[in-house]
Amino acid sequence: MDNIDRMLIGLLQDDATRSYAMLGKAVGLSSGAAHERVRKLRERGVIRRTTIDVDQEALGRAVTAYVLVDGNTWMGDSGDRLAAIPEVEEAHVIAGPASVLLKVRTSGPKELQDLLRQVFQVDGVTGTQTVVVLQTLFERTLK
Amino acid sequence: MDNIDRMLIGLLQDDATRSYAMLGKAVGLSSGAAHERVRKLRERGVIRRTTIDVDQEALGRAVTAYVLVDGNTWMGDSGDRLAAIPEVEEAHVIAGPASVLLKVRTSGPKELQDLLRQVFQVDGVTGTQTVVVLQTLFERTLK
DNA sequence: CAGCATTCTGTCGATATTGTCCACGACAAG
DNA sequence: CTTGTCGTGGACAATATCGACAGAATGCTG
Repeated sequence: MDNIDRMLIGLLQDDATRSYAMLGKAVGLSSGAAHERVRKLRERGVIRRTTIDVDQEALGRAVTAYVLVDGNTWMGDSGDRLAAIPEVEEAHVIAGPASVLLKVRTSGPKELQDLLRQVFQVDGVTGTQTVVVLQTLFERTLK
Repeated sequence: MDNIDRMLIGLLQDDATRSYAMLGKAVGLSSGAAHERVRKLRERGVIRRTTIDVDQEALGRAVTAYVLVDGNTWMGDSGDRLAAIPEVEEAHVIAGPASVLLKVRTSGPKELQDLLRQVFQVDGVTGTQTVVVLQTLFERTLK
């Protein structure tokens, strides 16, 4: 995990369609060596996968919200139940004003309400507090 | 934006290294037609870019936190100032208990404190409330 | 510390796969 | 009929992928 690996990761985060020849030139290695390093980064799980960044609004996901979930029991094991709700993008166990924090995306307020109804059906949930996003300033990948 | 486009997006979200030949077979089109559809999805901005999903902990980003930022002025224009802080992954203007919500990742508690100090230097910021993530249940891309 | 084996990391070139482009046909709408 | 959209299939260039080999780093042993 040296500096060259970090450069490669940065370059691929910007644009994963870059050729190994370009990557190699950018970091001062041959195409083969760059390929080998990236292969190992994948193998080690540092690079989880190659994916695309999609404009959610273009897919009809107009409303983004964060939901603070209160529970009367340990909720670290409710991951599967929450993952079963397709609109939930992230779920974290938190230290603070609630037990779990969700990031959700729905097509509208009505669907957000439906989603909250589903959250309440998860065992142990006693309440929710929803923070609606008015405008996203940016969402990016860290270098 | 028909069903085939949505299938293509789903397939590429799972694994953007798939060949156009495979994509075409999966949706019942030729390789050329699949290529053309994906090209147009990029052109229209539905697909923003091709990128890699990186294990942040492997890069030394051990602490994830959400920061609620209070301000005494309209903060919709502070995006650039917040984007200048490299540890800030997302910034949203919200309706609710604060003005702005940040998602941040740092290597440790000390660096989180340094980050909060930087947030306070942004014009109009009057206070922050930080929610630390104890465990991430999942972070995924929506279909 | 020298000598030696082992492992890791790199270069280079061959080859198969893939992306990319173009000419053409089918089809629906005006 | 004309026009525009969307598909097919094939040709070509670019690229990924793999193997053989060389050098540096590492670690063990006497």
